[in-house]
Amino acid sequence: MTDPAALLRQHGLPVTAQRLAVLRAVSRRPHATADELAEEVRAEIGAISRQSVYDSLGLLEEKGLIRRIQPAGSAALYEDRVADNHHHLICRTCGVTVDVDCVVGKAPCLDVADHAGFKIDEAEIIYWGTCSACLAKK
Amino acid sequence: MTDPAALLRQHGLPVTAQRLAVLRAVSRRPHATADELAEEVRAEIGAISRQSVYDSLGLLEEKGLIRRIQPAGSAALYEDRVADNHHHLICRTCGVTVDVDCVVGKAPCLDVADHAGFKIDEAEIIYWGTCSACLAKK
DNA sequence: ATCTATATTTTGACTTAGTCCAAATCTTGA
DNA sequence: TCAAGATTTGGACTAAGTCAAAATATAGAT
Repeated sequence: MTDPAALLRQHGLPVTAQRLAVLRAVSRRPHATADELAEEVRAEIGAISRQSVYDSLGLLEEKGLIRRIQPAGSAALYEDRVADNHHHLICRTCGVTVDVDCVVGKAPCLDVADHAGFKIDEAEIIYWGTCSACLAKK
Repeated sequence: MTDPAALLRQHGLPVTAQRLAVLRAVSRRPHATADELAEEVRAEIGAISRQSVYDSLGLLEEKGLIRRIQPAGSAALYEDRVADNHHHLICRTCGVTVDVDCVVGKAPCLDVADHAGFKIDEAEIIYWGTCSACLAKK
């Protein structure tokens, strides 16, 4: 059911070794950059071009199988936790990124007082701070 | 009081034509990129190097005189509205960026169920959607 | 008003993250 | 097994931003 190859087929995507490996890499290392994922994939299947990594990530994101976050000051990060509405907490010092559940309920953050005529489809929240390890080091 | 030159001095920064012009440019064009601000400054004082634009913006941000936001898929944007806690609403189609006030009160968004030991200092929220103009065009 | 020490600005090379394109290769359905 | 179409590769290219050294401007003291 959650067989990666089946997942790809379900979304009308031809199954390739690269896509499978990228999907697994994202699953294995949540919040990794495209470059880190490329390394991860190479460790598994030997080689992959940078372009394929970007193509796969882009496609998987488009199909909703993975999610991309782009924190200020770092490259885009990818994760495969897509079912729920969660946000991120990033350490300003070491960059470590952790998931945090949404405070207000299901899809809460979409309430805005004055939405200026926009049709809002997503509220992206990044909490910035210092992680416990970096707090301790000071 | 809100004289830009005085503002700079208050923060221990030598006053230069470049910094003044950058500060005014940010004020005149909220949510502009560094490049756009450079153009704006050139229109006012004739010339400025790209590096100076970045230096000034960085310094002004550090001193809390301006704020930087870095939406996914675009260069960093700058604004001089720093006193309050407000967020941003960005059109996926045309990129237009507007301010939205914080829904929950003063500095609300800092409440997180499980902060994982982090000391959180900022909640950055970007609402993504489609602006009324782009909605109309479809 | 001038000088000097210090800070800023400029210039130009460089880096990082990502995109574009054409040729080669692989998938899938017949 | 084959053909058509999609994907992957390789290499050049772009955008946004940073680094470092030389030239210039600022501010406080004389």
